[in-house]
Amino acid sequence: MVEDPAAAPRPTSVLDLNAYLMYTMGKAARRSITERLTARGLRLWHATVLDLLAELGPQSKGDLATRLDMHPSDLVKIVNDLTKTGWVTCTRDTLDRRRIEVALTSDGRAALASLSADISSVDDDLLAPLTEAERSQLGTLLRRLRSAQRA
Amino acid sequence: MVEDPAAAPRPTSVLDLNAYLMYTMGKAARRSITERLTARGLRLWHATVLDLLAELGPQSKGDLATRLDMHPSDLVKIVNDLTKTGWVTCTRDTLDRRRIEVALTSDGRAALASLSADISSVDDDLLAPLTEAERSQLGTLLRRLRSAQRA
DNA sequence: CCTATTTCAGTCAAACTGATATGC
DNA sequence: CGCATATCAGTTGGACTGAAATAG
Repeated sequence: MVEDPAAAPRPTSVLDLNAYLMYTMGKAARRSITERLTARGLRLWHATVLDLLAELGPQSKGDLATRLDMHPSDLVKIVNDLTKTGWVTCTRDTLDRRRIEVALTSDGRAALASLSADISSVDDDLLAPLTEAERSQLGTLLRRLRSAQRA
Repeated sequence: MVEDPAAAPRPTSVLDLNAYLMYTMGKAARRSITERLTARGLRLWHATVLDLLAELGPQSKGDLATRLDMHPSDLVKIVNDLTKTGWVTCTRDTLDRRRIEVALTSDGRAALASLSADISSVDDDLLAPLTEAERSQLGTLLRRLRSAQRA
């Protein structure tokens, strides 16, 4: 087999890893998102929990934690915060009384709505160096990776 | 202007952002890297500092912090650690006595060498769902983003 | 008895803030 | 003086660990 001269060399250092690139770019991405959220008094996890509830409807704590790739113990704290601010409510499942269903309140929905107005500009900033075609290419690749990881 | 039906809709929620995708994938990437490093008694920042020194030669603390996208105050702690283990040495620049040059020792180089033997497998695991062509595509896009960010 | 879900208490590395000392 | 570099002390939010309580 002949070497492709354009192929990336096998990385021998952490800095050369594609994984490291993803980590650093993910760090920058988180910074952009967090910046936008804190301007509205939200933290990243709070926003993602609200968002997922808006998208899927009421969910158990365990399911929320799994889908958001966070530890159940951390989710408990976040939901406690959101309950205090009145953005979600918790009700025990009558069929399986171990499960606790978390649901958005109208206040929570309102908090989310004020976000969605300008949240997309985060992508605009972050992906500015790429063309439209490249952005969707990147999005496709990342989505492929994520769905493969879930499987 | 006519809408492209295949184009991704403008995200109105955090979870739909490409930035959020990059964040979550970056989180998974960091997990993979960290897992490999802790098996060798290294932390992520320790490894990246050693790595950068191996790649560029002796660097001032400020330059290291900038290139690794970390805060100067954090870098000081990391370099303190690495000095204690004898993997780097610090010498004050004679021309600009504010600057402190950090250099790899042979022990530090040895610590790195034992890493490079198997570090590339992190990429193999993380990017397993993608074809070879897609991997290099992803790498190219991420590198474009990074270099644009530096500019 | 064993498993699943939630909860609690605590640790840890990363990310950040602000102030200070020192040299240009 | 202003500015840059490095240092120090402390905080914050995120990621993780282990154990307990409760319910299927």
